[in-house]
Amino acid sequence: MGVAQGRRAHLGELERAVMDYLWSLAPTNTNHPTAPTNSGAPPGEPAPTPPQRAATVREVHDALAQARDIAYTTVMTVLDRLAKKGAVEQIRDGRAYLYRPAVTLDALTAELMHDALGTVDAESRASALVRFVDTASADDAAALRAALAKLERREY
Amino acid sequence: MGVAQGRRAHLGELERAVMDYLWSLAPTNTNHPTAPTNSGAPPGEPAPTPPQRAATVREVHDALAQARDIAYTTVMTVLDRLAKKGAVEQIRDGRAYLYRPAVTLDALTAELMHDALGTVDAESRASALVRFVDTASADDAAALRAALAKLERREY
DNA sequence: TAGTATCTACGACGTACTGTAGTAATTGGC
DNA sequence: GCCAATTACTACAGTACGTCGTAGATACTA
Repeated sequence: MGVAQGRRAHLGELERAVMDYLWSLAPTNTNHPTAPTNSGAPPGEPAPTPPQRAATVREVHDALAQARDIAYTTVMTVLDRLAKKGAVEQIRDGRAYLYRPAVTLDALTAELMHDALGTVDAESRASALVRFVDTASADDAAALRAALAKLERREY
Repeated sequence: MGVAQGRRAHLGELERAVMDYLWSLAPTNTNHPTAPTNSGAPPGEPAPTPPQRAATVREVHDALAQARDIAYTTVMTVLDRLAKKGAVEQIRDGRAYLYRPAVTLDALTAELMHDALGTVDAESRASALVRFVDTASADDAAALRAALAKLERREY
């Protein structure tokens, strides 16, 4: 756990934007029904181990540059830091690197939530969770119920 | 929301230690069955608005100093920053200040959890929550179920 | 092959947040 | 009026992040 290699799960604003772009390319939400398949992949090739598309620095930069004014090297630095944090995987591709998320959005989010919950003693967990569901949206509460039901079904 | 006055919920390690001490003095876990009452308060006086004991810088310092080597002014600075963040309430008491948590541990924890969850789009919330409950301890999962049941009972 | 476009590798710098604490100023009590 | 406790201010170091520039290696091209 811990963003793969055991570091902090927290990401900065730009780091997160980069991850969001990478996640948008790959089906990281393994539990999500609408997770995109690799239908855009070149045909004839069997899907590689994880069906996730990796991106170059240039691609990420071009994507982010549409929304904000940002230097190529800035994106490179961030991608590098994300790799050091274990949040992305760096894949050598000739002269260049390809980047692919090493954690799913789901996992990162869950980890962040557990980090928050983990700061309270076991005895107080219950009341913190009561507060959490109390302040959750109806949709989130419903999603939680469904998730718990699914968990229960799986446990025998 | 937002740690009372709308700031970031995140606290540093020392800031958190200080809050933990303040919380240990007061029944902040309004949902917790074992929350301490103000039985240590001077008798004869009706419990003031919130039955929470406030502490002086000296008291907090003395408490923390048992576990770590720390200067009085350091504690003062931290308490001051916590006040600016809206995490504690500063109460004038003659020449000195009294400090009392302005947020409960439950609320802060729930807020932190919602902050984490809030970084994902509505469509992906569900799968993030599935992941969250999947990776939760049995106790936490049970507490979540209980919390949801309680919520359901209250909603009509 | 010389020139140009790419990339990565490194190092830098500014800001914000935190931990840490000293010193000055203030104030209440003796 | 003087002393001890307290607050107010200021400061500084470390870390995380956003932000890039420059140098050096590589690859493509005319």
